[in-house]
Amino acid sequence: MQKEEMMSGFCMRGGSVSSNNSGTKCGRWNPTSEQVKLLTHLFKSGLRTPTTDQIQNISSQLSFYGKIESKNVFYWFQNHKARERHKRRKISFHHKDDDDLTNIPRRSSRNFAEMNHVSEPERVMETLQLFPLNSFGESEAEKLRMQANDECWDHTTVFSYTMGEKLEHPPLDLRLSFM
Amino acid sequence: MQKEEMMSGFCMRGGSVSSNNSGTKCGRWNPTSEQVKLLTHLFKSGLRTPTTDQIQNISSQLSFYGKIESKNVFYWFQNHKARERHKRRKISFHHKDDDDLTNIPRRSSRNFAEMNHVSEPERVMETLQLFPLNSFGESEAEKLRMQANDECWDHTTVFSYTMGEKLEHPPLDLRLSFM
DNA sequence: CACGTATGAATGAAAG
DNA sequence: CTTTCATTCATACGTG
Repeated sequence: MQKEEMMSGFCMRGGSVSSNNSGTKCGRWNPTSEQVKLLTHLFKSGLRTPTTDQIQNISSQLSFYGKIESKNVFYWFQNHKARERHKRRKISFHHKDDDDLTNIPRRSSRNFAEMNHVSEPERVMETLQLFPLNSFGESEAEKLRMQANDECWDHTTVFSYTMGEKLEHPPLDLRLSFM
Repeated sequence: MQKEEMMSGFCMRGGSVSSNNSGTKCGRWNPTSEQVKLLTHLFKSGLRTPTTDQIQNISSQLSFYGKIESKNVFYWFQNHKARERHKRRKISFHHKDDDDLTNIPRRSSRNFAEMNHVSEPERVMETLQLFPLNSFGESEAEKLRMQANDECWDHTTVFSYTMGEKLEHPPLDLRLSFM
């Protein structure tokens, strides 16, 4: 009953939707499995906070598989990273009744936001962040190192990865167009 | 369909596991009536967005009545709050018919945050979300105020509530263990 | 047993 | 970055 007026809002912008193969109603971006696959792949390879350039590039590449905007990529990484970390911290996900007291002496919780305590062990990632997307056209000697990936491509193929083996779509490389 | 879950480790569908409320149900959490009762009670008393500590504490307490994880509590509150609000949201003022589809001003900078985000005019007076809950162990002078509850306990009994009157189970207080 | 509804789970989008 | 809001997907469950 209370479900009828839910659509009374706006949503549906443009209404030009429904055309995507994903059958996305519209409103918010609904990534296709290919898009997710690629994004996940990038994430797993270490990319966590893509730069504006990277975002645009990725977005462009992903647009091949469906409608997408830069902000979608931006948000995706933010969310993915945040949730990954959240889980890692076992804050509120998985784990049944914890008797385990991994709880660090955190204060009253919720506001550990601004504590830049951690000396960010992710310096490693920093290197990877520039990865890319803006300098492999010529130098393929970048020493990007995977951190803990079950899948490590050879560095020479990093951005030449075509996903052809995972996607049924035509090869689409992530190589930057150049700049 | 368009949404394949990749990371959900335990989905286990197809199982007509018929909800044995004591756990071992791999599908989704199915709260027992006692759990729901307590959760609802907490909600009615003003708790909207429990902190991590609260979530864990509540989860631990609820585990007495059946299998439960922290994330279940987390989701419960998220959903309950959202749906409560959604129901109450129909009383907002009318909106124009034109759904502005204009978006994506597309700026090439990282500040997607400042993209044109609808300046949503309707923000129903949200209930207090900063319900104390983190300092009643010693200070019972917290100024928690119920806003519109049909049931308001005295603040001194807030977390000493045992539910003995509503549940047939042994008293179980939610008093935070302390921190 | 089909179907509508209630609600757990997930995640895109944003706010802080 | 962390946390919250909104929307959607998936499913348990009641009903006719």
